[in-house]
Amino acid sequence: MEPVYRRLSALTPLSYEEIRVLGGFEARARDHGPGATLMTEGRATTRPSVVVSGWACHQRIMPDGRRQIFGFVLPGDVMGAWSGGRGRALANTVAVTPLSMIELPELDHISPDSALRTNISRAVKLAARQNEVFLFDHIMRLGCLTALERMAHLLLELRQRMAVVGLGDDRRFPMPLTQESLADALGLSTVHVNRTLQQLRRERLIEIAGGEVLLLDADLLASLADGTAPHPFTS
Amino acid sequence: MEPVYRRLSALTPLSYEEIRVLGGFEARARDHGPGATLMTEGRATTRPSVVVSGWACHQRIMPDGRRQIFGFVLPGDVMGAWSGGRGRALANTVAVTPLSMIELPELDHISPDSALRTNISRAVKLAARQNEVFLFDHIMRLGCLTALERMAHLLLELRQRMAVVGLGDDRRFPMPLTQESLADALGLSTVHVNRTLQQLRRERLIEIAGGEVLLLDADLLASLADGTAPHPFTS
DNA sequence: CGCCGAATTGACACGGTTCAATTGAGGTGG
DNA sequence: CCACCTCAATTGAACCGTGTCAATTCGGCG
Repeated sequence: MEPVYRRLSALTPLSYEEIRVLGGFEARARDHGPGATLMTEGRATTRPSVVVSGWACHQRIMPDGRRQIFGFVLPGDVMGAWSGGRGRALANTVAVTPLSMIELPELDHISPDSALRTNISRAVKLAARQNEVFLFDHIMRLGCLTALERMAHLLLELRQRMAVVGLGDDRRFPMPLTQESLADALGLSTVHVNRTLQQLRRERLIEIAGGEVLLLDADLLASLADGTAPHPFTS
Repeated sequence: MEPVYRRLSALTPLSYEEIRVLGGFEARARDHGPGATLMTEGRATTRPSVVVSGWACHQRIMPDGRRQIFGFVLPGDVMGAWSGGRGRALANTVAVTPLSMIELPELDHISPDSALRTNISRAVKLAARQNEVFLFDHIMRLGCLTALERMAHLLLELRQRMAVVGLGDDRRFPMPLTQESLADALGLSTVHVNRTLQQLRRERLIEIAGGEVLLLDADLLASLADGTAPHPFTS
């Protein structure tokens, strides 16, 4: 649950009492295996959920099999936080790894003047806004950047997000994505993702081992994708 | 003002009385020339505005000059409708043509139980959601589609949106964008946009003349970008 | 008529894709 | 503990969609 506390309190200050209440929800956690569909495109969204552990991604698949990944869902992230509150999901959300998540309580079920209610509601709104920031950055990657720049840019975003929830630091973080997933996110072929990663390794910018990424020179990486460097977390 | 009425009432039913009130705002319309910045990235958004006439686009420019257009703002569209309500603009909004827009009234200035207030508030929320739909479609274009498919896909989106506000029909609509703008939106070079348009003309799928696009065979165009065909307007 | 931005064209270079193997690593059953 | 299986990562070579550069033409407007 640690990532959940960290992530939510990065969005809005949470009191010890609220954290305690949230902790109570852990019992309701639902587990899913890799590949499980957590949300289906076109379906009305249920109440927002928070990921406790594991990664997921938002994606669409075209009839001919081409896949586009719109973004990744990391531990602590709020799913189903979209603009204008509830609505229909714009993409499928699929677990990438084994994943555990909890549904946030229906706001109507919390007393209206409870601090928890306002804080959860605010956190969900801010999460929605950040999802939009990620979408914009993603469009920059796809529309403006070269393969090398896209990869550097995405790695920096993931590092930043993982660090916020305490699952990584300035230099390293766990990265369970296959090169195929990276390819479908970055609009590249798997083969080219492979070669791009090799180039980053050859130039001593990153290392990959044991499901972890190590950023050897984050500054250089940033300058690769500079001017579009992932936005720091602000609300 | 016609496009504004059409667009808003496509989002939420408006009574005659409400349309009358909105009409009163026309006097407050603000005009801008092509290239004028309507909203600056990072700046706190002001109250939402509605475009009465003219086109704009959301864009970011990288230090080296590369430009990415995230989407276009058409007559009747609501600007500053983003997830989680107000916040900082995620991109610059720049007028593409001469443009006239009106700020929507501050919600606090309308009596809380007025139907106008709830309807405007709902319309803004739904507009925010649709903006997100457009963003997702845009990502599909950039990440998954070839040049020809991207162009077809975008033209279909624009046709649809222009038709909703009564500025076009199933076959034709005014299109003030330069090929350079199209290129920066679609992640292509100007030269290639030119060749792509030529190919569409050669294959008798479209015609362009007098600042208007004529879709000769929308079905074929749709099948070009199929499976990702622009989503119809739903809320 | 003459100007200027936009559209168009041609030749060429290159980033990225495709196809088809091959290698490597984690997990399972005997 | 090893053989085996499977999926992910890696490699090479050929191909092609787009980009780049540099003119040239077109079209609207003063």
